Amino acid sequence: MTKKQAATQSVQDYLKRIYELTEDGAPASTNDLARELNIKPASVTGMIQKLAAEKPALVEYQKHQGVTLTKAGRKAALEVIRHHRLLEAWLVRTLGYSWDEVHEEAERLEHVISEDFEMRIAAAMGHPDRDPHGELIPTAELVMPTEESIPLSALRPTQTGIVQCVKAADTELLRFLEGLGLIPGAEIEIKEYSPFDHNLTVKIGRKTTVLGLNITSKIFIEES
Amino acid sequence: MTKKQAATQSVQDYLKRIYELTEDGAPASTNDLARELNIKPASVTGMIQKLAAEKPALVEYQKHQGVTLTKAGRKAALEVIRHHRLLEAWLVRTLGYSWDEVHEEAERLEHVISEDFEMRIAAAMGHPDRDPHGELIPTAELVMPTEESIPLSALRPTQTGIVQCVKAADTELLRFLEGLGLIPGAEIEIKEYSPFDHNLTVKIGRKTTVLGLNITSKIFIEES
DNA sequence: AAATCAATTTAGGATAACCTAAATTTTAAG
DNA sequence: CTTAAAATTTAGGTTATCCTAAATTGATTT
Ligand SMILES: [Mn+2]
Ligand SMILES: [Mn+2]
Ligand SMILES: [Mn+2]
Ligand SMILES: [Mn+2]
Repeated sequence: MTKKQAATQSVQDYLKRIYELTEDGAPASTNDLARELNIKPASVTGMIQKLAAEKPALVEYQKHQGVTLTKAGRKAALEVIRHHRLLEAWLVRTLGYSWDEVHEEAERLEHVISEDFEMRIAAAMGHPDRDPHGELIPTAELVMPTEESIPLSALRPTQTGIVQCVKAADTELLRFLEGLGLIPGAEIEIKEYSPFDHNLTVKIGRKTTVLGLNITSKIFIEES
Repeated sequence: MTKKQAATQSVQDYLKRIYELTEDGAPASTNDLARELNIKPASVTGMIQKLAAEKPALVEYQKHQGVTLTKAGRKAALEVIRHHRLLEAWLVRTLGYSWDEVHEEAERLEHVISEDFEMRIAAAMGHPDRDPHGELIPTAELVMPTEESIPLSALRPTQTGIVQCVKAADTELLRFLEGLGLIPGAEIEIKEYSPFDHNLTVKIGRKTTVLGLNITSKIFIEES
């Protein structure tokens, strides 16, 4: 019954990135992983081969075909993601971090907190289901809830909705969006759509702004 | 101006233990360190040699003579100790950890929190000067305040005082002491002293207990 | 199908931190 | 002072993660 020793910090980061890169269903490529992890592709290949060789395997891997997570790998990834998102929520709520500051801190803490700590902060916050960016928090049983909201880029004039989630990690972008009031909970209405450049004119609260696809594809909305 | 890259977790643990073992003024021996760190003596020798060779050196080391911290090493150790003790206080205050549970969690978190995090929790708690066990917290400038209290073992009948600090990490012992009410803030009075076994009969609140040297040497009192 | 470029893997190394077993040195006891 | 025991160091290895450079494979384009 020896509870499979916890993955190292490196392995946890690999699994987390693989999870994110494979959310679209397609395997993650060596190069993509290398870019996300800031590690050279050659090293990524090596690590992936190791993860695929573990028993039970954490990833599924075919040479030159990229990687996907196995069931075991996905559980491990969700554990880290739950830690990360709960930590972000907790740091914002109890220590006044802003949503563009929390990521880095959570990125390191996620690997060292105990399950006890995880439970305590979850309970202290009343078991939140989203982090400060609106990203869904996996349950304690390590199930990722299904995201119902749709990308802002999919909306068209006269549609209205509420911002649920902002999928961005970049500090600059987050500050910019906050300045626009484009944060979870914000009410928006589509005013115009420009089919050539995919720009949307969006009313956020009282302000109206034109947003490009690079932004509208990262904002997720619950239509109303 | 490249701010000397932060020490690894291992190095931080070595420095912290060396600090603790040399508080009495004498150098720390390889064996003592090995025992405290749960690392084989041979490995400790290797690490110590490396720390002594760094520029600037973190420890002073003479073969077979044990180690002491250099100024740089002491600063690094105090940084970790400050993290540890602030974290313990924070965990107890905000997440309801008991004083026998916090140590382990803080032992891992201490290595990964940012200076920003350190400042935030310190400020949130009103810059406490002691952790939940009553141990002094180094200042933000990394100066260790001087401990004014004296060991309970040095008191004699009719003397009274207030518990300031309990220098123990063992869960069992901490629970036992809490059961006795022997926690920081407790008022005590010495009733009897037995010169042969150094037992002290101590009145704690309303209860009276006989305590051996193994305990009385770990409890620190401010006489009153 | 051949050439070419990009993606990926293999080979060969490096570093950090450990470990075990075999010296060596120090200390403590006759 | 000589020795045995204890403490410490040295030697030789291992594992985990990365890296660079070279080789290979896959995809794209004529
Ligand atoms: Mn994040
Ligand atoms: Mn991380
Ligand atoms: Mn502690
Ligand atoms: Mn530690």
